[in-house]
Amino acid sequence: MNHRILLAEKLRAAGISPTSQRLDIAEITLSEPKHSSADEVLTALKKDGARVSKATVYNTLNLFCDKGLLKTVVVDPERQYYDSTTHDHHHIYNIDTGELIDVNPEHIQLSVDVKIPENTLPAGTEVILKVKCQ
Amino acid sequence: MNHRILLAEKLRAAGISPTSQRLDIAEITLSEPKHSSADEVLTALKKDGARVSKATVYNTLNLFCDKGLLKTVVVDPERQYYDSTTHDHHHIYNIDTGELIDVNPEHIQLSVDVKIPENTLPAGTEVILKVKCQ
DNA sequence: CTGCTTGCAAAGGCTTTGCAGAACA
DNA sequence: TGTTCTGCAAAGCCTTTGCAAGCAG
Repeated sequence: MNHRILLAEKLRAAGISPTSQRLDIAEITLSEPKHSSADEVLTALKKDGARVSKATVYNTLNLFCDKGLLKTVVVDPERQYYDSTTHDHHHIYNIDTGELIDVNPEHIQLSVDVKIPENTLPAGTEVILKVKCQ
Repeated sequence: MNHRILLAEKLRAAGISPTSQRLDIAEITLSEPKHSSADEVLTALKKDGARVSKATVYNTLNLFCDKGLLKTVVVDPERQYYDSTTHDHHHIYNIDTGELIDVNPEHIQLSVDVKIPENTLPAGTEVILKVKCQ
C-alpha cells in the first residue's frame, strides 16, 4: 500500500488532512489519469466494501477541486465529471457513450483571433472533439 | 407580426405544427442569435403575459432541438442552454457570470492531429474560450 | 475538550413524465 | 371523433445542506 502513503502526501501537500475516506476516494480518482463521476466513485467504493456516504463523496470531490487536485469537466448534461488531469488539455467526447478521452494540448494547434469582453481575463481554453458511434 | 408568420413557416419546414405556444417560444429563442435557458424562456413568456407551462417550455425546446432548430450548449453545470445558432461555431464563456458569446469559426484556426477511436465518426468540434471577471 | 469529518436524511434545482382536459382538424 | 398539444402536479436525478454523532489532536 505504498501508493496510499504517496496519496496521503499529495493530499497533505494540497492542504487536505488525509482521512481514511479521503484516501479511498483519492485512490480511485487520483491514482491515474481518469475521468470519474460522483456516482462511479461511489459505486467503486461500495464494491470495494468501503464505508463511505454519498455526501462525503460529493464533499470530497469538491474539496479536491477547490484544492486543485481535480478539475471538473462539463460536457454531459446528465452529470459532472472530475478529471485527475488538471493541467490544460482537451477531450474527445463520445456523445453516444459518454466516453471521455484526454487529448494532449500539443496535438491541437489553436490560433484564436478574438477579442474577449472588457474587464475579463482569459481563464483557459477547452477543445472538445465530439465523436459518435458508427 | 410579420415575423410570426416567418417563424410559423420555419417551424413547418422543420416538421413542427406551429401552435400558439410554440410560436411564443420560437419568438424568444429563434428570432435572433441567442442562448437561452429554459428558465429564461419561461420568465420571458410570463413577463409578456403568455399562458405557457413549464412542461411545454421544456418539451418544446427539446422538440426544437430534435428538429434541428436549436442546439444545446453544455458549459454550465447548473443548467442547459439552447443555442439558436445551429451551424458549427464556438463560444466565449464567462465562468463568473455564465455569459455566453458566439465566436465565428473563421476566427479560430484549429488543426487537430488526433486519432479518434475505432468505430466512431467525427460529430463536431467545439472550442470554449473561458474568461473570468477581472 | 474542541474542532474537523462523516453519515443520514431531507431539501433544492433542473428536467421529465403521467394523465386529464383543451384545442384542433 | 380522433389525434395532437397543453398544463398541472408529481416524480426523478444529481447535488447540496443541516445536523447529530464520531473521531483526532
